[in-house]
Amino acid sequence: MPIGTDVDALLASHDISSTQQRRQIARILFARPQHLSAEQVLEQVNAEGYRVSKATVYNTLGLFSRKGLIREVVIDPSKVFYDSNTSPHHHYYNVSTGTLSDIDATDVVLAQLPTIPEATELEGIDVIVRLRNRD
Amino acid sequence: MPIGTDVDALLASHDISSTQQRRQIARILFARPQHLSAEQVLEQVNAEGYRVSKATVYNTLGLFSRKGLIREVVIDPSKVFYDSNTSPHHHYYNVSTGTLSDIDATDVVLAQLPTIPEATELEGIDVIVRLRNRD
DNA sequence: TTAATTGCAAACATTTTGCAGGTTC
DNA sequence: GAACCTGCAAAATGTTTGCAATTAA
Repeated sequence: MPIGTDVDALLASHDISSTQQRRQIARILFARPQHLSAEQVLEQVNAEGYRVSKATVYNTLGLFSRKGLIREVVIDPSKVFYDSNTSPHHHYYNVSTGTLSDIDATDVVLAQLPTIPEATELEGIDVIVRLRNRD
Repeated sequence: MPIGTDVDALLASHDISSTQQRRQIARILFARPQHLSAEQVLEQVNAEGYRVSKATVYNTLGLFSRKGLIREVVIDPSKVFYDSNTSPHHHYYNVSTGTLSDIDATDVVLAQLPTIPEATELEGIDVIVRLRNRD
């Protein structure tokens, strides 16, 4: 099964031209649902024997995120995570372990939303539930 | 009116010993409701003619935040904002301008919360409403 | 006076940039 | 072949650290 085809279609559907490096990075991001930092993406690409430069990883993640292929999750200022799950959902963040995990959108119900200020429109709502390990 | 007295009481009530630099930084943070980055705090302190080193600003903001005097708000990966409003509330983040503003807690009602995973306890919930300027 | 705090400068980590060379359509 | 993309190394952030000097209680 030509995995490359899927990735190409995915990139094309988001108006991203296909290159070796982008395919490689996309393959890793979409291999399974996960939250990866730029550094982890770089590691995994290189672990598979391919080589993509650091700058390209950053550029590509930024591009994917602008194009809506992945979603940036900002939780810890020291690192941005990229989430290949772009469907509406929220996150648990375990502050003891630094682990990020998904919360299904249906498990969080916002009964009431604040008014949206003049001249702006809603881009999205992030709910982050911070947890601590009980000791 | 001896402003210093208020700040001293504030620090003391949070179990923080009072020093010139800490008073100076607290004065700025509590002058009005605002969201400042470490760099902005440093600028404002220096603008008032006092001098506090960069390291002390970072140390002090971290200390204040650990002691519950201020709250860390992580939204923009490039910098942490410190919010002198520690009462429960959420944030608007205007992605077009990078501006952060408060949403009163009563304007956001979480009707349903996800279950808290085994062996962990809730540390807090952040709701970030991302806005975009309408063009 | 004795422990805590500060300033400095250097170290770090992460991300961005400039530009020469390579790739894609 | 023209526009776009990539790699490298250097630069730009933002934050932390080690340690000697200063300040607080």
